[in-house]
Parts: sequence; structure tokens; C-alpha cells
Amino acid sequence: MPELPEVETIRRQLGEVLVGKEIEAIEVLRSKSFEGNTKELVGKVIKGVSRKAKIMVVSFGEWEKCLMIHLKMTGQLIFWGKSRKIVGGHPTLDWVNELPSSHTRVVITFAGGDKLYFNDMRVFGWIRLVTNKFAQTVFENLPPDVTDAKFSERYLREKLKSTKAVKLIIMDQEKIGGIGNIYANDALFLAGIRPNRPGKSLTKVETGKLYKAVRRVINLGIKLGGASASNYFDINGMGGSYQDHFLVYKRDGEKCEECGNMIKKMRLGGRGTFYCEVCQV
DNA sequence: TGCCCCCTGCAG
DNA sequence: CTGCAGGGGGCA
Repeated sequence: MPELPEVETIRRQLGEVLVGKEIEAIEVLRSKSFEGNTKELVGKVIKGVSRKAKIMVVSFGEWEKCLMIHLKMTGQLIFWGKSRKIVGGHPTLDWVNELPSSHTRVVITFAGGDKLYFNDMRVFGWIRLVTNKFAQTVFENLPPDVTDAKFSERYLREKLKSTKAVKLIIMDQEKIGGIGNIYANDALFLAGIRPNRPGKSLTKVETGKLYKAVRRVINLGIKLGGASASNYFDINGMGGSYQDHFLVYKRDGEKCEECGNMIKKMRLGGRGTFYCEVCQV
């Protein structure tokens, strides 16, 4: 589910409630969802939560290990307990009181009774106990993500030197981190570029527009707490609101707000792709 | 580069 | 029933 803005929203919230918390127990309800020996974590105190692209790392300060988390398509981290802090005003997940649910894969209990539920309907996501060294190597080997200072217009231009469709390039996590299907579609609309254009066919001006568009949609996504189009919720079970600002994503059949023409849908790299054939050339 | 796969659920 | 879903790895 989550792309960079959703993961970043979760990361910030986790940082607020988890730092200083001591792990009391970890219950793995689905073995595929957790890798490592849960017993090693008992008594460990969380020191921070970081992120690169769509991957989060929960660190424990001096300890040599950390937790890496990837939510993939349907992963959720729901925090429940006395320390729960609700900030937003968006609709709440109605089953938040009934956790664990049938989709709960891992439950982390903290000293004092607060709990963190890892829900993941499709079981693609994971939590892994790894060494700090390993996590550091993973992060170092990831390309810059959209929020990274190293993600420059020049960098983007370099990555676009390919015959691959521009949408597939900007979604390629080995080239640029953090852009998934929602924000890729909207960024290309904002830039006025057809998603299936070969990357190398973009002019310098178009590349500049795409660069600004990508940063704009990702930053707006973060500001709005992510997009709750289907099953994304923050750690309080609350939705984001970027879905109220979708430009083309999931809007096929509706009118383009710019020109009034019908938004079309095509398939690109096996993913639903939305665009306006008038505004995007 | 283009499939198929990992899973589960839901809309058409 | 089929196809599709905000991700990504492995395979030829």
C-alpha cells in the first residue's frame, strides 16, 4: 500500500510514541511476516525510527541489531494503548478496537501495556531483525529517494536516459526511491507527460517539469498524511487525505479538471495507469 | 525488459 | 467466476 508519504507519516508517528518504550513481548501470528528471534528483543528500548524510500528501521541505540520494516501493499502498523496520541481528524478505522484482527500478523507489546499491531492482509510485507551494519548497507545501496537532497533535477535527467516508459523509470526503486503508483500517475499528469513516453524522449524542459511535479506530489502527500484510497491507515487507524486531491489516479471515466476530457486508463508494467490524453502529451 | 509469483479480498 | 489492488523479487 504505502508509498513514501504514507511510510513517512507512519515513521513520524512511530517516533513520537515508541521512543523510550521497552519491548516486553513479540507475538508472531504468521511466521512469514517476521524474520528473526523475537526473544532477543525482549527488554530492548527503542531509540529511534528512520526511513529511506519505503523502508523503515527501528533502532535500539547501543544494541547491534535493529528492526527493518517493509509494509509492501497492505501492511499497517497500528498503535494502541495509553500512550496513543490522536492528532488528525480523519475517519478512524472502525475495527481499531477489535485488534488483533484476522489480518494481524505480529503483535509487539511494550512495558506498560501499549501494543503495536502489524496488520497485513496480503502478507507481502515483513519485519526483520537484522544487524545495524546490514541495515546501514541496505540504506547505502538504495538510490536517493524523493525527499533526499541528492535527488536533483540532474540526477533525474540521468535516470531518464532509457527507452523504458517514463512511469516505469520513476517507479523503479533501484533508480529513485519512494514513488509508487499513486504519486507516479499524479506527477506525470502535473508534468503534462504521457506515462508511456520513453524516458529518453523527454526534453530538458519536460524533465524539469517532471522533477518539480514529483517533489510536489510527494511533499503534498506527506503534508496530507498520505492517501487512504483503500487500506492505508496511520498508526492511530486514521486515514490521510491525499485521496481527496487525486489528479488522475483511480479517476478513469471522470472528467479531467484541467480540460474536461475523460481520464483514461491503460496498463503499464502490469499496473493501472491513469492519464488525460489531452493534457499529457 | 517482460512475465510470473508471493497472498487475500473485493468489485464487476 | 475473473481481474484487479498503493510493492517488489526472481526468472528467462
